[in-house]
Amino acid sequence: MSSPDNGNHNIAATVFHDLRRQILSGQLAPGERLPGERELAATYGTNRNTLREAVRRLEQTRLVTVRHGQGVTVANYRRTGTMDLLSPLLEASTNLSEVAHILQDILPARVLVLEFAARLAVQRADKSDIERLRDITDLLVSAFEGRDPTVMAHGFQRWLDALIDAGHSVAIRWIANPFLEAYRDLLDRFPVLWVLDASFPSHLREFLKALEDGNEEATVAAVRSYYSNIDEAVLRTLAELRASSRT
Amino acid sequence: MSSPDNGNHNIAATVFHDLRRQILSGQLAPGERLPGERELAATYGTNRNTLREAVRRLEQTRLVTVRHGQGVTVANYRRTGTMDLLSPLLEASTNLSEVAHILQDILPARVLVLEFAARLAVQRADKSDIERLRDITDLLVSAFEGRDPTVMAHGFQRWLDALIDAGHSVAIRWIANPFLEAYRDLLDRFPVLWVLDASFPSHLREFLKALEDGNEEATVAAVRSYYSNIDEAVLRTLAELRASSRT
DNA sequence: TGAAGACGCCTGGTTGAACCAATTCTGACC
DNA sequence: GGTCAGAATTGGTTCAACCAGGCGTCTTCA
Repeated sequence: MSSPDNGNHNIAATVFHDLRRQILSGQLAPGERLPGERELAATYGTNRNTLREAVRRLEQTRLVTVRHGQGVTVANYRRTGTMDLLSPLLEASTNLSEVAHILQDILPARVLVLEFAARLAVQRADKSDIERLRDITDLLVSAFEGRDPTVMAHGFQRWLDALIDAGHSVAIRWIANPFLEAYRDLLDRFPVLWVLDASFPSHLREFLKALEDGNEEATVAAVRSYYSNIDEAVLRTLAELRASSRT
Repeated sequence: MSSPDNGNHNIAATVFHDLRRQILSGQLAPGERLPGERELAATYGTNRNTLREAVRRLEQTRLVTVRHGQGVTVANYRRTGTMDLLSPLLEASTNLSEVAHILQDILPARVLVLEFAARLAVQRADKSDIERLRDITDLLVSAFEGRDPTVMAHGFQRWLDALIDAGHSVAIRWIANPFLEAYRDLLDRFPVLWVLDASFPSHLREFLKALEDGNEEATVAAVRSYYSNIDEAVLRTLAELRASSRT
């Protein structure tokens, strides 16, 4: 079990990712016991210290529990986990059906988070926040008209970042981070999910205007309506992909 | 620098908690560089391997970044962190003012999470979920009338757990977990924040009835009104504590 | 015969030393 | 003054030994 895997030149990290994938994909079920550290180290062709780093990282992410004298057991992470597991879980999902099932739960929560972020932004954004959002909006709109997907994808990440920053709240930043991370990773993996209809520029403009006017309800409504549309399109695209992959 | 600290008989965990506290309390500022592993190990009176476990756990929680050849630097966790840091951050806060400032941001988000959980519960709860909530409600109401704070605190944790479970959503569970953890730790530290007015039983009953009726808006409204009240009372109590501690 | 305790074997926890590898600093050299 | 080789520093990996918790077994004794 060599594991050339990714370009990561870090043995402990490689082992960690491999074990995490095995757990999140169900190959290692909750309650199941992992081999001992000595055996695992031999399996991965490394030594105990390096392997222990990987296991402790698993423990830190609540994927396993380690007890002196008893060994390492896979934790019931669906109950005890946190959103940090979102991106890895999507990454470990082997088929579109699983991804769709997870997204059905996640996307409404994401809308809620972004609504909350928008509300905070209206209340707390200063001039530089709004200016930053306006710059990114201009960039996104021109990229949209020029059909430049790379600039758009990158720009949209920046737009979300700017929205979160405008809330000036550690809480919303910490809540949003796992969503943003999962969103980025998911688009890297399934670029087809990058769904945008012709209303994209007008929605961005509408949001910006509501924010500048300090109209809280209009700002929140703009975010809600836009992302609800996006999410429906994403789920619809996923359903089509699943249908076509079965043929 | 011994560190008898908590009852944890685990050197790496002890060092991890100590460094985490130093970072979250601001003693170690973002961008600052930590001493080398060899030096840190000597400082804590342990060896490099054990100390490395502590540092890797810090890295896993995004509190530091580690780069080969460059050392360990404190990360800008306010920007890159996740809600996992909430409870440790509150724990590291040395004065009530900091706690109050954090809670002002967190509590509205918590209400939102619980509203979302309530909405999911209405849509997805089965008979056993409702029965479980009813049992806990009965227990809580009788404990309230009997003024039994221990039973109440424990029971209320169970009530929140049951509400989350009734949503049958991994997403809401993962989102809620850091809140529940922080809530529990905070009440352990500041029992005075355990604020309940006389309307507590009726609010619980009202929520349960709306849930049983499948009335989504009424259920969400019950959660919102109750927790908005609670949160106002908590912030008010905190403000009073700060005022009295300054005299 | 049955229960109590000693032992052995599993497990993770800790240690110290040595070496590999990435980065940066230093100073000689051109 | 700029360049580059190499030393110094830092994390990355390996090894081998021992400490310590948990559990089953096997002996011993009542």
